[in-house]
Amino acid sequence: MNKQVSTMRGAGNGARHDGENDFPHGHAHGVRPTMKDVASRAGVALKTVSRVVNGEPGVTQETTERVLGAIQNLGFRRNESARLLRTGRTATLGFIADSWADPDFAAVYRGLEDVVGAHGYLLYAGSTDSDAAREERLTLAMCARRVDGLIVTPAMGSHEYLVPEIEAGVATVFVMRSPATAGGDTVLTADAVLPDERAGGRAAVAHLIAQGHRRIGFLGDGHRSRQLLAGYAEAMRAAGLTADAAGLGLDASELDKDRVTAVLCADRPRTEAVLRVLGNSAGPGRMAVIGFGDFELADLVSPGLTVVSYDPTLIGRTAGELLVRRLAGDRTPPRTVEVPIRLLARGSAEFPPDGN
Amino acid sequence: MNKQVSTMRGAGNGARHDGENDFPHGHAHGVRPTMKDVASRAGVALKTVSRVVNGEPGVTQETTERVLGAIQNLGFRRNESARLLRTGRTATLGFIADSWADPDFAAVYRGLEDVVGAHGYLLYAGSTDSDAAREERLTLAMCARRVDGLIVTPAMGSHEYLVPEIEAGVATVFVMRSPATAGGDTVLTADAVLPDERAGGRAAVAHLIAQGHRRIGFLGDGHRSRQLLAGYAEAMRAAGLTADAAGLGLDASELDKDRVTAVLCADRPRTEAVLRVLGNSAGPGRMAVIGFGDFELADLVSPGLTVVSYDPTLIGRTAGELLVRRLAGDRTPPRTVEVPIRLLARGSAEFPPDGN
DNA sequence: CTGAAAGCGCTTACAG
DNA sequence: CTGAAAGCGCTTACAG
Repeated sequence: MNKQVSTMRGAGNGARHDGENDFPHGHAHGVRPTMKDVASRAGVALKTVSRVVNGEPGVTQETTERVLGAIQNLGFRRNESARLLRTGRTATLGFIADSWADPDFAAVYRGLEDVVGAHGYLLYAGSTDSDAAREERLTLAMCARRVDGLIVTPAMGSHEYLVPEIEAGVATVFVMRSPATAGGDTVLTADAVLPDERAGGRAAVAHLIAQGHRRIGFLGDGHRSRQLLAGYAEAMRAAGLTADAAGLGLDASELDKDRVTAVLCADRPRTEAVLRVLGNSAGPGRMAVIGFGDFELADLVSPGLTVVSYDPTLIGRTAGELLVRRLAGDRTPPRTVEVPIRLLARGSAEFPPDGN
Repeated sequence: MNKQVSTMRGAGNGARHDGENDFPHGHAHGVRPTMKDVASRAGVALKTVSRVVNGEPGVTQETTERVLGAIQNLGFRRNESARLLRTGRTATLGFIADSWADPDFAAVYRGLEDVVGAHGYLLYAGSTDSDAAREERLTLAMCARRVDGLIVTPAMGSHEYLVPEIEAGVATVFVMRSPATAGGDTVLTADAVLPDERAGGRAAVAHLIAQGHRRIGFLGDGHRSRQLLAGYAEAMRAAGLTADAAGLGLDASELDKDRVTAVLCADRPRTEAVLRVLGNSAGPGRMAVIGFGDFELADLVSPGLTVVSYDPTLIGRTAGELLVRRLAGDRTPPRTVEVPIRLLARGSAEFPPDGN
């Protein structure tokens, strides 16, 4: 092992001769050796260290070993942030979620992480609690760090603030909702990946009708869930039923006021609210429930229900793939991908309207 | 509005006279104006732009306005990554979670985000699926980006790889588990925030005993959940009961083989498995269940159970506060904080052993 | 095969 | 009040 045999050409303080502890600070707290330190330790130029670290060709075996020895010795680890500054990218993406209390967003994150991690990206993440101001603050903070791309769950409100960022080259994909549904006045030219709500509404209502239900309520925000509502209306119309008479925009607390025998809930909180009302013995009694969005332990829940299920992890994966492709140079027009839904019976049996 | 009246001293290409579109690239795709661009646009030195951007004193109103005008005009946004490189910190923290499928980690993240976001930190996040190799890869990737701090859920295995990073100054706090419980051979001197498992085990078993149970099973990994197990054993001993006879390390599938009337489950997957077995009519029938860790909709679940509940968001908040304090210079010895637990009845009524 | 210089986009001393 | 130079830790051209 004859490393350290050649003369050291100390870069800063002139030549040094103590072989073992050349780096002035050792492993002292809070101090990181740099390539410059490695270079002076190994008695080579900065560029040579860079070559070794990057596995570039054209370095003698002996020099390589000397450099590697110095790296080992000093505990050097390249500062990626510095490298990336010079490179012009950050290999970083930002994910803006609604709320971590909603397991769907954790699932989207999982899908994202799988895909983009394999391509060397690290993810910033943050939640907005559906607050437009928080969304803007968080997103712009990520842009200020110069993320290469953004995965945004649009909160209600305008997304105008994103336009300069997108124009500056931040690849952006919306997930879970379209920014239009989120009340955006802007027409944003960005990709989007969302569940096929309309098909979900259609399938759910068709299922209830096939079971014999005629008065079917809809619990949801008519604007935010307008695609689901459109599907609901389509299925009702197709069966010759009128939707308006059946408790459109019902509230969970007034379920018994209307004479509906079944209800479609536009989101998980509303589904849970209905289940709690129905579970209460003083409540309106039996009723068929279909909820948009599956949930944990749904199969153990009583009373039973049907869910319009979609795969949030797939949404994350798809968004990740779209983004990676954009960052690799894909300049095709923006696309909206709707991931398929399916109906799933959960918990105890369903309740047909006439107890048959 | 007489901005742009003074002579422009173009930094690079000599003086320019076109007031409106001085920046050569305009808002072209993928190009960001820099401070240098702003400076030449406003006809001032780089340093003056820096002063205005940072709100430093000692700049004339007129100069300030000219600079602000140029900033507005070019759509300039400071590159935080570049600023932070010079500053020596990144204002970034990294969170390593087990799995996003476990809602606890989303809750920890929420708590973290609340606290550290208020201090200007952005969070990198990633999950390991309890795989030691993935944990190491992810953590070191974050360290290579020079995160200021790390919040780590230790997977099983050694955490030796963290020692140089901690020594280099990366503030580190473990959450949910102690690295020791995760099988680490290393004695790591870092903070930790975890649920008080021991108290949880004690309270759970004392509760069951008070209800009349004598044969109480334990479902869990004796190593990973050793604190919970210790609490279990303590409570059994205190009541003069022997733990070993009661099905220690039971498997959910063989619940009926033992003559236990109650069971303590060390984690959510095991709790759910037991509920599924008990929900099955061919199963062992009624049995009191206590699960470590609360879950969504637990109150709607049947059969009923009791949970040892703790607040994962509080764990996140506490870890965040600890970290922020460390980063502000706190050099006191590492601390382990155990957050309190409590027993909660969930779902339908509990089953005392003799049906009384 | 190896290295000295310039530069990524900012800030930190230091001069005028 | 304002600016020219050096530097954060790397890489990119270019020379020997």
